[in-house]
Formats: sequence, C-alpha cells, structure tokens
Amino acid sequence: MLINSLKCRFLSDLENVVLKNKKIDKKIDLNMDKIFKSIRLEEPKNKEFGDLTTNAAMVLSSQVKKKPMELAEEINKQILSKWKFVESVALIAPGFINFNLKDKFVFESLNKIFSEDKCYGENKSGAGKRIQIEYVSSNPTGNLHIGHGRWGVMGDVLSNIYEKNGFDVQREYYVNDYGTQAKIFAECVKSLYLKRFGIKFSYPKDGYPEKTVAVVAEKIYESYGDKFILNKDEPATNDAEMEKISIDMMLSFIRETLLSIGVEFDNWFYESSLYKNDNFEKAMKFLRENNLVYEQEDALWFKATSYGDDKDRVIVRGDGNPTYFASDIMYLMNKKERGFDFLIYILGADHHGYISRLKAIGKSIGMNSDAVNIIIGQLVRLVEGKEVLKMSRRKGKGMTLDDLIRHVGKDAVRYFFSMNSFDTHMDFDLSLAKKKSNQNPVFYVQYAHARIGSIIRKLREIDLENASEKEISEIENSSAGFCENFLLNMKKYEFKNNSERNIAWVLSLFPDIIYDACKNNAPYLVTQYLYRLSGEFHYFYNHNIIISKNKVNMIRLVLAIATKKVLKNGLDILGISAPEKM
RNA sequence: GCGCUUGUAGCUCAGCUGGAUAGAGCUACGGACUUCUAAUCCGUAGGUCGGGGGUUCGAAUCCCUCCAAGCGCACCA
Repeated sequence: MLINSLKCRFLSDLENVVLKNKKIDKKIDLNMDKIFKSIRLEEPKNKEFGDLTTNAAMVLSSQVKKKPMELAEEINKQILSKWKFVESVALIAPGFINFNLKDKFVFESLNKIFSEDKCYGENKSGAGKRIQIEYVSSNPTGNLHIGHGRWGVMGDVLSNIYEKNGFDVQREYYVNDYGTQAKIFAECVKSLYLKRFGIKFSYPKDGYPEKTVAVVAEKIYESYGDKFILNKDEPATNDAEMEKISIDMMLSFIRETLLSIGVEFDNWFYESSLYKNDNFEKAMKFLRENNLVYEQEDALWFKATSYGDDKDRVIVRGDGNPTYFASDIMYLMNKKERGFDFLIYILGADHHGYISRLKAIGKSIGMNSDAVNIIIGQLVRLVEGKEVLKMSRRKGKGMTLDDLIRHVGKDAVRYFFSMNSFDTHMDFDLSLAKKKSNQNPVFYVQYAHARIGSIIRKLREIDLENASEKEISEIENSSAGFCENFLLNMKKYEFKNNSERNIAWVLSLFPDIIYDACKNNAPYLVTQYLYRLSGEFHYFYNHNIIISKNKVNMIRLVLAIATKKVLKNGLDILGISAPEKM
C-alpha cells in the first residue's frame, strides 16, 4: 500500500515532533487519538498541488498553540525533508503541506505489479479472521427482482474484497422455508399441480402470482408425475413433501439466476433447520435461564428494550407458534456458535427496522457490540421515463432480475450494481436499460483491457528491432527473470512525460483502494478506481505511441502491461470479464 | 406522529470521519482516424451543493430548523 503506509509512517514520525513540542510547553494537553483521526494524508483534489497533501499542520495548530505555517515548516524540516523519496515540498497558506514523490519511487512501486502479479492489490490486514456475509436471502416464494440483483452483486463483490484483505469469508443465503409464507406458496403450487390432473383445488386468495407458481408446478409435474397424488378422487397430496419440493424448486430457479451473474454462496442455510430436533426447546430454555424473556397475555416476549431495541418482541404467540423473531434469535445464536469473528448482514432499506433488534439479540446472547454489522442498502427504484413502476413480487409486477440480465448481460449488470454506494437510492430507468448496454461504462473499462491485448498481439505480428518475443512474453507473464531485473533496468525506463508518470501513479494506488474499500464497506471504490485507471490509460494511449515501425517503447509497454494486469485483477474482484478483444 | 436513508449540472451519480477554484459520465455543441482498436481522445457549454439559521481560520461536508422523496414502525414473514 502506498498512501496508507506513508500515512502510518507520517503519523508515527509526527508523534515525535509533537511530543518534542510538548516537552517545551508542558501545559499542552493532547488528545492524540483525536488528532490522528482528523489528520489526513491523501491525494489533493487538484492534481496541481502535487502527489500528496496533508492537513496535519492545521489540525495540530490549535492543539499545540502554534501558527499552522510555523508547524508546517517544522514538519517539513523534521519529517519530510528526511524522507529520501520526497522530491519537493510546498507549504501553502493557511497551512497545507503538499509534496511530490520522486519518479524513482513511483516507478519502484510498479515492481510489485509484476512480482505479485495476480495477488497484486491484496493485503493481510484480515489474516486469521473469519467473517460471514449474508445477503440476498430472498424468500423462495418467487423470482428475484431487480433489487435483489443489487444485493447479490454488492454482497459478492464485498466478499471478494474482504478475501483480498486476507479475511476468511463465508457467503451465506438464508432460506425462509418455514412458516406461513412457505405454506401459502406450497398451497398455490398444489392447486396448479392438481389442476394438471383435472382435480379442482381452490387457489389461495392471497396467493402468489400464478405466472410464477405455474412454472414451479409444471416443473414438479415434469419431474415427479403423479407422485404426490394420494387419492385421485380427493384433492389431496402429500403436503409436507410437496412443500419441501416446491420451495426447493423455486430455490433452484433463484440459484440459477444468481449463478448467471456469477453470484454463488458457500452455504444455504434453511430456516427450517433451526427447528429440527429439540433446537427450539433448547433455545427457549436458554432464554428463560438467562432471564431474557417474560410471559404476558399468553405470549412469550423477548426483552429487546433492555438491549437497545424500541420495543419488546413476541417470540412465541398465544397459540404456541413461534414468530419470525424466534427464528432471528436462533439463527444468530447459530451464527455465534459457528465462531465467526464478525458478521455482516446486507439488507434492503425496507429492513432497516432490523438493525436495533438484531443488535439487541447479539448483545443479549453475549456477542461483542461490533460483531454484528448491518449494512443497509437503499432500494432500487424502477422508472420508465417519469413514471415510477412498482416492483411488487406479491403481485408479480415489475421486471425480474432474469429479464434484466437478458437485456443487458452479466457484465453490465454487475458493473451497474457495483458502481454506487449502499446509500444511493438508485433509479433504474427501464427505457434506458437497452441503451445502457451501449452506454454502460463497463465497456469503457473493458475496452482499455482489450486495447492492451491488441497491442501485445500486434507486437507478435511484427519483427521487432529492439525486443525479442521472449522478452515480451516475460513481461506479460511476469517471469521471475523479468522481475529480478526490473529494478536494475530502471534507467531504461525513465518517465518521459506526465501521462507516463500519471498512469504509474494510479497503478500504484490499487492496493490502497482494496484496503479502503474493505475498511469502508465500499465496493464502489473499486469500480470507480477501474474507471479512473481506464480513463488514464485511454488518454495515455491517445497521446503516446507504443509501437512505431519496428520499435517498441519499452517503458510504455511495461506501463501498458501493468495496466492490463491491474485492470484484470480489479475486474476479477467485480466479477466482470476482461476481454482480450472487443 | 416517531425512526432510518437521501436531496449536488438537463439526466445518472462521486465528493460528506470539515480543507484549497465543488468533480465525473450521459445529453448538447465544436474538433481529432494515411500511424498500436474512434466502444477512444481533446475542447465548449452547463451549479445559489433543497431553503433558512448556527458552529470556525475555513462548511456541499458538522449542529438546529423547515421543505421534498424513498423506506420502516405487527402475537405478518
């Protein structure tokens, strides 16, 4: 990591300077944590200010009782001027410290792209930590709609990012196959299934859209024939078996849809498994023994308010049936038993009421307060022109995720859903959906990758005067020999202009991006970065000739290949293909 | 009524753990292919950062208030 490690170094150096000041004036009372938190070392918004900038002098001035500019001088003198890789420093009123890094330093950072190759960008900050990310978890009573696609993609990409940061990640889908909704769904299937045999059985009034159910019923008929018919004269089936098969069938459709955009899970956790054997009784016993529940009006209540929730919650109804909240409790207890260091739930904004109750459960069963992390993603709104379309699964309205994938393809779907932060209320314009396939910035990024592929192909076609095919292959494949000699050959590879240096600079930031994306649960940072890198490359490509006649400009070729590698690594994280040709 | 999220260019969005002249893309207009892919590049235009107050060296960013949008407030799942 470039910026993040420089920042660490800067802060530790800074501590010495500050402490020195403290020795001079003992009255100074410093809150170092607070200071360090608000000190930034980052790229300035405006590139003209240099490679990096820090607000340290301004942050410190009020604490140390010195003028910012004086502090800036001091910081420059005691820290930056001692850093050998700093090229120049500028102190700007009211106290900005801007500095540039030496070309050599920037160039050296490229070495990692080749030596680490497919691992470039990774770090070990999460080593030894097991986390679980749960996402989508859509009820298996209907097709996924567009919104689910967002969580599928975001969850998948976020999982990839955590893995790149060294975490051991489990991806989990929670299947609500227990309770009323599953039963209603099964009833619907049953009705249509029986109809297939000419047996009348009324379709539930508040049932699911027939269009969806019919597909499931038909598939069951195809696969099992009359297996579930108990008696042809009466509308009877083996209900329990039927329910299980119906849910599984629907789930297999969901799985297929997700698979078609590369979203896979390590574990499909069935809600019904929570009620197997005497799990439920054990859980209730645990709650009673720990004084977490009380009885009132025949129902069993969980003392959620004692742990930060707005109200207490019923977990066992008056009729003796458990509520959904009982499942939530048992599910979290189960997750705890599985021994994760922390959990992430990705939930749609329509579930934001869950935050306090899930945290309350976590607290009540003795989990660390930061072990249960809930990411709330704002909903996708489907619009057509100015009209807002309602996406209601219960009514079978709106565009399904399958439709969308068919329209724009896997890559565009993944790019589109990973380009915004969780907090963005996305408007998805249906009439733009098709256009998106041409306008989607995913092609901009992929095109950069393909262009470089084309350069390499070109090199193989011509007789090069100043490089052998073997040499080209060595660079492309990051051979051990090339990597060893990379830094020795530096003189050969001096930056000749800004665009060469800029692209090297952006390339060197990739590991920082992976780290920041993880720290902030912000997959879109990777997407944004790839767009930036592609833009930088397209500019570079248009302004620098890499191959002229029979000669290849080696530094430029190295930069191009390095770009290709980083684009590939980044696109892999997003789960988007990196084409050699377009 | 209470709560969560959001409001930035015509459109879709960055920037929000305070920093310098608020940035991209799309759209519009004007340029660049005898030279590695023009799915590209360059340029122009476009803004009272929802309104109003406050905090300070400094506010799109933090606080208060109002307005608007989405979502949620079950012995539903």
